[in-house]
Amino acid sequence: MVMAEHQLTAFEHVLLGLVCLSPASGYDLKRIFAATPMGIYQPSSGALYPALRRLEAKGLVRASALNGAGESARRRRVYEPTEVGRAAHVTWLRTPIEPSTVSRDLGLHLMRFVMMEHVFSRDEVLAFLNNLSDALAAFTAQLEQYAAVPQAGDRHPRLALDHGLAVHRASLEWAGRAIAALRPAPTASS
Amino acid sequence: MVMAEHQLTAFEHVLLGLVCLSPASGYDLKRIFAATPMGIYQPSSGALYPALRRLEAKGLVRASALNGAGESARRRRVYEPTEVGRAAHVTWLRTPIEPSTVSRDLGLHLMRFVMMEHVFSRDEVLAFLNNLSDALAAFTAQLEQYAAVPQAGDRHPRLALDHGLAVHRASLEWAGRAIAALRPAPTASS
DNA sequence: ATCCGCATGTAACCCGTTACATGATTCT
DNA sequence: AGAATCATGTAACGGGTTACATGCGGAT
Repeated sequence: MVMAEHQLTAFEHVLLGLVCLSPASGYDLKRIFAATPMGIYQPSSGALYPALRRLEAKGLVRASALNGAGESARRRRVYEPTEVGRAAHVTWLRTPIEPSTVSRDLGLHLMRFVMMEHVFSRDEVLAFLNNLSDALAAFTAQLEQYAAVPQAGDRHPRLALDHGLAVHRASLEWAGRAIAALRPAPTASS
Repeated sequence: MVMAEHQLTAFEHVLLGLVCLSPASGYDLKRIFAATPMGIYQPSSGALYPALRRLEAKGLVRASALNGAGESARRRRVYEPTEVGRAAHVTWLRTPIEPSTVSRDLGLHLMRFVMMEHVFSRDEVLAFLNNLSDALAAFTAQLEQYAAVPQAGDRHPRLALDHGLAVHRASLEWAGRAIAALRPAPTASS
């Protein structure tokens, strides 16, 4: 089993995830990137369409019927996930978070969090958040190692380190709040 | 004036900056990346050495005398900035921060902050931090726009938005503390 | 004498950016 | 009819990753 050497890029994983949320054409995806807070990254046509073709070539998505009923007869390729594609997406969602990459890939992990909403059970989502929380704690602990070493006279490196600590602590606190918000409220009794 | 279309990559700018801090060989730079909190990114040989050669070809750095006095006669190319290189570096340090890229390039801006310590006057550093603070404020305001729109039943997108807000607010607060720390302490009188 | 760490480099591959090209459809 | 928008694509280019290659110097 574990057939193919899929090895998708982060961008391809995100596209696959969006298509899993709801079938979409390349142009639809462009608008999604433009309209949501993901807009910090605006994929170019030269990145988007080849990526979709690659996903199609790998059998993870297929171009469905070009349009709904009497809809505009415009030429457009609406992609939807295949069974294999859905499975690959879920596997991606389940990928554990390595503490060493928590800083670099934080945005990506947040996207996974968004995409897993209606795919995972509440327990699985909580497990993901706990994993994220642990990874953030490990990362901040590592930064504190650097901070523990007494610095030379230079102040800016120390301030930059403080920035990293502040930001990742904020992330960590958010994870705690998110866990609390998703956990079922305790009943009044007991 | 404004001679060349330098257009360096972020990575090249960082390398140039490190060489401006202190002359170094490619291997030295590798160790610097490995030993400091920059270690989240570990440049490969295939990225590092060609990048240094490009900087050299553009006349921004030069390979200085291979070794100091009786040092080991190992073959190593120690780079130091040229006048043009130093000027390009300072110009880079002065580049204003666009609010639209403050999130994507935050790490890069922090590196600039570290590298400008002994290059800029205190006032110039404070101007940079104020620029950063303004950009962060603009970015958080934009995120609040998204947050103001009432969401559908989905909770994860809202939580992810909260994460972005929490992180950038932490950044913003850090900027305020950094400004306070670098500003001369007010005298007791008046 | 050999092995490990230093030190630099190269080649294949992949992918994203930029810029351009091409039609088809809707708006005015 | 002409313009703007929708919608997809392609070619050149640049640079990063992986993996491999190469040699020298010091340690055992």
